[in-house]
Order: sequence, then C-alpha cells, then structure tokens
Amino acid sequence: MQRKSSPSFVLTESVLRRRRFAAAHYNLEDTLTSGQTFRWRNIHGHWTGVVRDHWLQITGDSGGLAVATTHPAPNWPLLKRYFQTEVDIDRITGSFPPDPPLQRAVAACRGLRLLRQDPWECLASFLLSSTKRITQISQIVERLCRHYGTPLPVHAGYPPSWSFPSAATIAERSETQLRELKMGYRAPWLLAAGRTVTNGLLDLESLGRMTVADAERRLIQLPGVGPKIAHCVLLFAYGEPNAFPVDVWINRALKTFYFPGSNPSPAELKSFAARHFAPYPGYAQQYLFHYLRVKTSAETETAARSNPPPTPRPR
DNA sequence: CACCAGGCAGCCG
DNA sequence: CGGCTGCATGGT
Repeated sequence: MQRKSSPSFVLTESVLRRRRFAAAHYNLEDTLTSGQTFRWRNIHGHWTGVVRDHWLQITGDSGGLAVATTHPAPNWPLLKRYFQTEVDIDRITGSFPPDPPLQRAVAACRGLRLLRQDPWECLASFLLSSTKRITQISQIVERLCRHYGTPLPVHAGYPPSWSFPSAATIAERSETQLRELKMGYRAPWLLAAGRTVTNGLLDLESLGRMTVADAERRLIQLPGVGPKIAHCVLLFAYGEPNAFPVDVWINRALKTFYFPGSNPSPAELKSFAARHFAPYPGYAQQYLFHYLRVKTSAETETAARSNPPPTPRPR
C-alpha cells in the first residue's frame, strides 16, 4: 500500500473510490438500523460498514446514495445489488393494505428498504440473534469479525475493520473458541452451520432457486435454525418477498392489531399475514418491526406489552 | 433481583 | 398440533 503525504502519524491512507447510486426516497438510516444487518455504524456523520471485502462509507441524500470504498477494484454491481437502489419503494408501500398500524409505520419510516445481503453472513448473524437485543447481536458479530475475519483497509481516521469470517474459517474453530466471543449456547449452532456449509451438505447458492417452502425446509435442518431465522435469511439474503419472519415483536403486533380479543395459533397468524400483506409481506413485516421497536415510545410499547384493551379493528 | 431479549430444541399431553 | 422449560449473556 502506498504511503501518502499526510499527517506524520498516518502511515497509510487508503484511496477512496466513489460512485453514486441514484434512488428516490432512500431512507438510509432506518434501512441500516432496522435489525436486518448488524455491521453499520455512524462515524463522523457517515455510515460505515462492510459488504463482503469492501469497507464502505455511505452518505444518503435526496437523490440516492454516495458510496465510497477503499477496495482497490470495487465490485460496483455487487454493491448496487446490496443496497437495492433500483427498487421502487413507494410502489411497494403503496401496495400495502390501508390499515392504521401499517400506514403509521409507513409514514414514520418512509423510504425504509430491504437489503440483499450475503447468505452466509446473514445466516450466521441470525443464528446468533436468538434472545439477544440488536445491540448485543452487533457486539457479538463485531467480535467474530475482529477475531476471525480478514483486516480491510479503512479510510484515514476510521477504526479498524474486518470482513465477516467465511463458513470455512468458522468450521476450523472450536466450540470453546466461539464461546470465548460470548455467544453462549449459540456457539455449537454456528460451528455446525459453518461445517455443513463448508462440506457442501448445505449449498447456499441453490437455496435461491427453490420455492420458499423447500428453502425453509433445508434451512431448518440446521440446529438452531427454526422458521423465524430461516425466514430472516430468505428475506434479507435472497430477497424472497413472501418470507415473513415472526419474532416476539411481530407476534405481539399481529395479535394486538389484527386479532384483538382472540388467541390465534401460529398457523393462523402465518396464513393471515401471507394473505393480508400480499404481495409484499416481507416489506410490511420490516416496516412494522422497525416502527414498533424504535419509532414509538410510550403508547404502543405499553399497549403491546400488557395484554391491551381491544384496539379498533382495521378493515 | 426479576425479567426480558429479532428462538429453538426437547419433552410432555 | 400446543404448551412448557432450559439455554448464556447482558441490560433495565
């Protein structure tokens, strides 16, 4: 790497390569903080993160995204695919049913997008997510990258950064080594997933060509992967619009807003969501999830926690 | 200190 | 199916 003339304590300063991705109404902050990805930080007023082996600095403005990377030969098509800037988000939210909670979520999170992430990173990250808060998932993922990822060049003044460790790298670790990263009982799950992907028993590439049901069946064969995590992977890595992860927040929201007073089974909730939110249940889920988790303070929080009085039924 | 967190596995009826 | 419990760890 070339040494440039700059403050004496800066040994290397990476060249930034830049490009703009045009997009109408790209809500970068909500997209990067809505719990679909765990590696983005706002540093010096810019969003910085990693996509594959690209260290990135992103700025969102009214016309789209300004993308800067230290990668010497950026894979721009890959990055563009990751950010999904070509998606007409207003058309998607415009297709949502006109019920109050969902429309409130759209109004509060306008421009929130779904990313198209690397399947292995997505699978591994969500394997680590069970009964953890998003901030803690981020911390575990960060430790995983710091210990077992590959260091990446970063722009001057930014903290060091690493790629997400490959399945093969994880497969070579021991359960003890993984437990040292404070992932607890999830360590054997991550190890097993790394081994299964590395030895070819699970071909992540082929999942994209299967039906949702088939891909889900394959994913939940992995220990620690159930319906919720499988659907996160199908939605966030494969862009499956019918994927619909049901976590505690969504479960609470569906019961509160759409089944007040009754006690629907998981199967009922699943079929209702597929029908009611079609043709984009995955996007609707993400809007509801992010809205309920961070855009509301007192009202919905308390309403959703304590078995609430029946709310007006949306039509 | 009790309780919960973008769940899941194992077990029981 | 449906319900219950343990699981590591950290925050409120």
